[in-house]
Amino acid sequence: MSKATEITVWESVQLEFIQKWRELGTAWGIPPAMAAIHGLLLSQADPVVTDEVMSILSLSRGSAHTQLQALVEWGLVYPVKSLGTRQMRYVAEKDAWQMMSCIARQRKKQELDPLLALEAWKGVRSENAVDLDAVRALDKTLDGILTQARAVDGVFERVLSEDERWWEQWLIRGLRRN
Amino acid sequence: MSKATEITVWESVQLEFIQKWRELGTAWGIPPAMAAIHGLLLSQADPVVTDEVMSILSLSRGSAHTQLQALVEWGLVYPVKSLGTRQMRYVAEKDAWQMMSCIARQRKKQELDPLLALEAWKGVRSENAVDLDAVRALDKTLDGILTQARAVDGVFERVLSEDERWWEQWLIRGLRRN
DNA sequence: ACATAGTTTCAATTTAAAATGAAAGTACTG
DNA sequence: CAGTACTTTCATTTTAAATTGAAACTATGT
Repeated sequence: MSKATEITVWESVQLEFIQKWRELGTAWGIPPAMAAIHGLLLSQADPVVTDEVMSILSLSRGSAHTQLQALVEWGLVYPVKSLGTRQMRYVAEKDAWQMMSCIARQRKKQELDPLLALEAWKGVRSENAVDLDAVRALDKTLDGILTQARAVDGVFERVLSEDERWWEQWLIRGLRRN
Repeated sequence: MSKATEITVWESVQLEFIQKWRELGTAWGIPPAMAAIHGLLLSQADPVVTDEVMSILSLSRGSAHTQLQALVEWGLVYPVKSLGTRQMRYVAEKDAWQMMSCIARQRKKQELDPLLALEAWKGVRSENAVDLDAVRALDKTLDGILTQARAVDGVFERVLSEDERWWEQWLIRGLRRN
């Protein structure tokens, strides 16, 4: 197999992967461009420059920039300052556990925290001393939800705060039992 | 406090809750109408009819119908056939643990299963005996991700399959430790 | 089997999210 | 302190998702 053929084979595998990753991203509620860039960087060993992202994925500069920023923000991608040029390069975190932590952290922030914020809303009523059957029933339902949310939050906090990966073993053990 | 005042107070609390729930839904990637209907049913003790949903939330019949179906599909809402009329009524599951299971199940289906499906894609290459450094590197990254995904999947399966709530206690214990 | 009350579907529209691209901003380089 | 090389921003456009509403459909009672 010639060098040129190798490149073609690899590129087709890579583009296929990026496509899969983009579709996956959609299912996860992640903007297509962001998922595609992440797919590109995940499948690429060495750092990549904005213009490469743009040309490989046919994205505008604005979109490439914004989504790269978001990926860095999430901690899924590291910006690397290359010496001699002020051009920024980007590499993806390849470690699966690390990746998952970033995503979990993000989701906690976006989904769990707003739910926990309902606590405050419920609190407003005890001040105003609203006392009706229907309101009490709603508050009871809400209590159940909040208790559960706090429990899940506790697990997230614990799992995400440890530098240790004690839970990695725990998860894998859980898997075996099935 | 007169009966009429009570109703007004309750209604304003309820509408406020529905609004909060709709916003929360948005953060969770749930269509606003679906979240609003769920909020209405969650805060309503007794079954509700499609036309009530429509008028209280100012939704079209089509939307109300489709989203109610989706909620039933998810298991978050039960359809109740009332005797004497063929009109369908709907009640929400109020138990927090039950609710969470439904949502978790849905997410597993939408997010985790597609990820696990990458296994098959990776398999294609061993058949075609593609052997390049770059491909091998990608497959290694992918292996890490898949291992992790399988572990998470195992936990989901286990938690969701038990009728027992052994993990309820476990979660709450986890919370206390923080 | 006709009328009525309710349900379901779906092409067309609306609304919200994401992408574009050009202009403005910033930092390095001689 | 230009001049260039790259980055950032943001008003506009595009695209995708959700909603509408009216027509088709189905079950039920007389």
